[in-house]
Amino acid sequence: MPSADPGRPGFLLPLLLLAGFRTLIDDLHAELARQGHPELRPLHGFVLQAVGDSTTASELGQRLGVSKQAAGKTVDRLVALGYLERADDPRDARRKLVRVTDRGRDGLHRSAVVFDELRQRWADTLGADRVTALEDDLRTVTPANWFRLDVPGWFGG
Amino acid sequence: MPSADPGRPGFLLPLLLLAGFRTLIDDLHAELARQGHPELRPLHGFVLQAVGDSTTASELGQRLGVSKQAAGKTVDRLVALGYLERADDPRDARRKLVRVTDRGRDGLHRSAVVFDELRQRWADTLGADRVTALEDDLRTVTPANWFRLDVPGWFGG
DNA sequence: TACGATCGTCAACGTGGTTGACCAAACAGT
DNA sequence: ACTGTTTGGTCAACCACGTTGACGATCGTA
Repeated sequence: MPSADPGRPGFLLPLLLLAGFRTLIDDLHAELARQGHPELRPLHGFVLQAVGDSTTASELGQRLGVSKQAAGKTVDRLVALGYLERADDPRDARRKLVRVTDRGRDGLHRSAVVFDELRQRWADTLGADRVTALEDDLRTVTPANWFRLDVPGWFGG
Repeated sequence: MPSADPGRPGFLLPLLLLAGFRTLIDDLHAELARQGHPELRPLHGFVLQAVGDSTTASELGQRLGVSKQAAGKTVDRLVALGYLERADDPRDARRKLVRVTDRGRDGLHRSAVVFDELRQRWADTLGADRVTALEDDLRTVTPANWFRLDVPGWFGG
């Protein structure tokens, strides 16, 4: 029987986690916009990360946990924005390889730097040990290697 | 200068926060589906919470940080699902009051119970002190009274 | 009374997701 | 080598959620 502390209702936990996630992502994209990437949306960074060296739309869909059609559409938009490019696979005429462009790599690299800065800011505020403890605790209560990016459809859907 | 620990890259922090949020919400809705509320989406619980005693679509939109039109559409869907109902305001013919139905209150109550159970499960795993510390730390680094529910459009949009 | 602000709704659109259908290319079995 | 199955990409239709713009109807006030 969960003895619910009235001062610590359970519904606050997800709210705080979401708020933490959102402030980090908002701060990241505010900074990215300043550094020449104003069109990058939160989703895009995850997709770029998931492309890695080179993929196909189907493979990307599997990694992201969405259909190949959805992945293909997202690739289309990132191609239009100049962050991804398509190329033919010389060894399989069916496959269309998806690669990160120089602009994409620039955004990816800047994201990594800003994320490090933001984590450092948390460490300055809370103490480095609290941040690592927070990470360790979250790792404990969440499934490992978790990577499902269908957030819009998942939340609303 | 943020001295980035290679073992603790900054981008893990948002991923872990999102994973924590998502596992809580997924567990909640798996349980709610078992308890007779399979159509409830993650968004819906937040909306029901935001309605409170009685509101209007415009007011709801302000609380949720979305346009009145978006709020109105969401209310339409929750009315169709039987979680909300509309009524005329006897004192203002422009306003259409939005109220939570009995079914809505049932879902809300069950959600609160399940969230308490989930928080207790985290406390059993991590220790009660770590959970409260996690909450306190997140409260410190996030803006207070934060409540913006335009997640699908925000993330993808 | 007349004017401006507010509420709800309609319409059009963008983004992200889904399924189903389809063709072309690759693969595997006889 | 030919045939049958699987796979990759795309098109089409649809749904959920968000946006802005426009427009009547109603309320409050000058």
